[in-house]
Amino acid sequence: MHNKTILIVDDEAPVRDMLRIALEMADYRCLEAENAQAAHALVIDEKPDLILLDWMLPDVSGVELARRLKRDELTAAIPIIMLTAKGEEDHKIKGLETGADDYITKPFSPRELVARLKAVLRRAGPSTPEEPLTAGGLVLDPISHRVTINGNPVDMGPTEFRLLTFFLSHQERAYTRTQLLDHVWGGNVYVEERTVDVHIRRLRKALTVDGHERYIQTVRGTGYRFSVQTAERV
Amino acid sequence: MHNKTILIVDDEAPVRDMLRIALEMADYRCLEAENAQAAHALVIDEKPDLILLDWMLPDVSGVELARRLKRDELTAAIPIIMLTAKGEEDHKIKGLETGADDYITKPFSPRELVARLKAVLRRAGPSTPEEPLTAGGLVLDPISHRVTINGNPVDMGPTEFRLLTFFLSHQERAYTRTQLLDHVWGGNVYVEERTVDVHIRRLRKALTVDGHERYIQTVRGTGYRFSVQTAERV
DNA sequence: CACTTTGGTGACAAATATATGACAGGCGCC
DNA sequence: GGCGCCTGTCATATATTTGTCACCAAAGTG
Repeated sequence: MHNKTILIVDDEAPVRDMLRIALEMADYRCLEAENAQAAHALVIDEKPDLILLDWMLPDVSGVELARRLKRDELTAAIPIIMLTAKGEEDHKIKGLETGADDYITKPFSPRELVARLKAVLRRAGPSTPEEPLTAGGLVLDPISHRVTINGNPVDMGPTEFRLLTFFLSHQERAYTRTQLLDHVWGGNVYVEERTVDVHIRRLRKALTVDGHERYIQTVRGTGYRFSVQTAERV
Repeated sequence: MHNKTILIVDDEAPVRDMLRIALEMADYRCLEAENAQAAHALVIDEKPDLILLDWMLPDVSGVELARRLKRDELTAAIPIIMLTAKGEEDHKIKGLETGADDYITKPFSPRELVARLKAVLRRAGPSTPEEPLTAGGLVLDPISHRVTINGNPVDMGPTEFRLLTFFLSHQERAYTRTQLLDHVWGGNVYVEERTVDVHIRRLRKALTVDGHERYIQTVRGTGYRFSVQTAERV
């Protein structure tokens, strides 16, 4: 896996340069945005692993951008570090309230920056959940990377595993194929929507016991939904 | 659902060709305009889903066109991607400020174009309401895309689902068939008015419990109204 | 009551959407 | 290289949905 990508959002070019140099020294990949709109576009397109966000931005304030990002399910998981100037410290609490995961007061040393950043990244950690995910008799243990139904091991390919993981953490919710591609395949891949169907089928096949599969429902005209079928008509 | 329509606005024919080819490969429908005026006309007539707009145009600059489109309520919702040449990068910020949703710097690869475009379209995507809509014992949950009456699942086709969604958010109000076609089917479709009757019937059938349906009333000479029948005459 | 309008229904064929089986390329592993 | 497992795409089979009709019932009209 390549290095983490950090998105720098600041309107002052010298600050961006400084940040970029510090981060690239520490082997991070950097993206830069000068304003909230560009930042938003980059977040969607590039899915950075972390966002360094200046409190003050010319257009929308950084706070507002943070709030927006945290509200959007697609981007909510990305940690945000706020940059606030000395005098703005009062705001830091508010900054945290908006969903930022940490704040750094300017001026700061590159070392401090990198340290904080590492800490936040570590905390956000590998997004693999530690607890087993379950639904009905189905259990997916992220640690051992195993799936069982009523204790019987089930096996499937990597993609199906990721798909199932996603579904288990988002049960009862209908997703379009596009959304599934975004979440399970990861943003900018160019893959046919129909491909989702195929993997759904593979997953269904894997989850079939006694010729029955009680987990994935087709939502016609929309996509799919994962939920344990409560009752079955006979 | 048919494919998205993209409007290409560029004064250089070779560029337009290149774009069109790339887009048609990716199965988008393309419209082309050579100048701002033609573009504006096409936007009104065809309601493209996205506009690819060159920064430099012979008559009005692309920026100006974007600004105009974003100012008009009818067209404001259409995402715009700006094409800027290498040297014009300084302008990109300005481009975003005018209301463009993204920018691409020439030269770019077809893959990048399509990826960006998809991202923008996705972002613009339909915003589903988050809260369940209810009426009497009827509950429609937009998230799970499910309908229940007193807890019992109800099932219906996509059109009926949309129709019900519309009714639930506009209860107690009579709509003509034409209005329903506009709102539920979406403007520019040519569909017989009587078709509404049929879907109303289908929806009624789906909402029938114990031979009774208490939600949709016929407003003779006008159309239909959704409202929970409070009492039932015996 | 005879006659005119307007809405309700069941049947259909065409259009769409989804399920499935097959297949070829990519990749890691002997 | 040969082999086996994954993957993304297709082409094909199935399943649903949809827009229209023709025809019947109900509600107005005079």
